[in-house]
Amino acid sequence: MSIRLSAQDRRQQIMMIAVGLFARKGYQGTTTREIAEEAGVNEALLFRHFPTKENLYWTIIEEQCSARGRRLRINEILKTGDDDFQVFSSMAREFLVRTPHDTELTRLLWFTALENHTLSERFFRTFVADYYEALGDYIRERIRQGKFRKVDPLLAARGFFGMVVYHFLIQELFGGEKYQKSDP
Amino acid sequence: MSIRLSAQDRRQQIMMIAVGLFARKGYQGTTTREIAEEAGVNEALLFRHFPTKENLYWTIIEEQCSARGRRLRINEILKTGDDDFQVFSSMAREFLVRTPHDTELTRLLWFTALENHTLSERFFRTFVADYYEALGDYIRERIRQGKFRKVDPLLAARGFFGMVVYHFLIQELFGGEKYQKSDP
DNA sequence: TGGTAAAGTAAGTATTCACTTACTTCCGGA
DNA sequence: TCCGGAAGTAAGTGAATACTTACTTTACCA
Repeated sequence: MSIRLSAQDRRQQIMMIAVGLFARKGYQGTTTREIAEEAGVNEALLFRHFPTKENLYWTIIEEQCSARGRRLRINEILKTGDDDFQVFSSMAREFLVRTPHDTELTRLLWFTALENHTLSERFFRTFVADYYEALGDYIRERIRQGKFRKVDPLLAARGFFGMVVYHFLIQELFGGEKYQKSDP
Repeated sequence: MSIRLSAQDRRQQIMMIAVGLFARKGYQGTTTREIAEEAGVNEALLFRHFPTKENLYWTIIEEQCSARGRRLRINEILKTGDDDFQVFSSMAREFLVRTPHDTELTRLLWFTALENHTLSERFFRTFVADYYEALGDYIRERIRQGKFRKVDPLLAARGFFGMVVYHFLIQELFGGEKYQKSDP
């Protein structure tokens, strides 16, 4: 028998364990037995906290994604930064510097986007759409000021995030290359 | 009983069907029964052609990846192109314009990279490493000629492909936005 | 110091999965 | 025409999986 925890703590612990497993092996690749084992409890307990495996999965995505509360910082960066270089590199850092837990969550969301077509739009909104628009606005403004060449602002924003996200993926998938940034 | 095919044709047909399923649902998410059903044959026949499900999977990756023979075109582009804009947009096109079958294969490889850590390095080599180096060389040369600003050539190449690959992913995952390209 | 509700478990069940066995059908060539 | 071998199948098998049931243990408080 494992150490007795309150329902809430146990629930939270199971979710933490599950994020890791789902992130490493995907939804289909992870068994409820594994989750229970790694959490050190009986499988039946898992089903008292979450009615189905799928419910556990979506609960993780709901709770963890909304709990990230990182949304606000973009606008902050865009306002305080007067130097273009600083703005862009802060944005990149914002994306690349993450806790290990964030990394797990991101991997899980990639899996989800691949496995589940219907969720991918939501994934997109949660992750990048806001950044796009904010940075697009910034670029548009700078063009108006004549500081940037004339380009489609949203497209340029997408391009920039492309570089950054891609860099992140490469790091994530193909192992730890040195962390670096570049000037747009 | 399904239409009788030669062993080779049947094998090929099964592989085609399987690519589609694996690409849509991943390795774990696809059952041998589904593959057989969609191919219109008995499951047992599938196991006469491929000893295990895993073997079928790797065979697909081996054969389809090596059969792509698109490698040569990069150097071609880099040599014939005298105009920078043309060079970069040809490179982008090279990545983005694909047959539907290529698209399926790419999706399958993303799955593979996520599901199977050990394969991701190989995936990386097959897909992008050559492009990196070739474009990196090109950029290095142009810097030497004073035509480009001084930047790390490999990093710039990575950045450029970042934009392109990312664009491809967005298109692929989040549905058909308009196909467009941008000038670096 | 009980009594009780909640935390926890052992031992299932039905179903699905990858894979097998033992068989039938049919084409090509001698 | 007939037979050998290859293409194809029906009906399994054991293991694994998501989920259940019926039970035991323990913390807490009136």
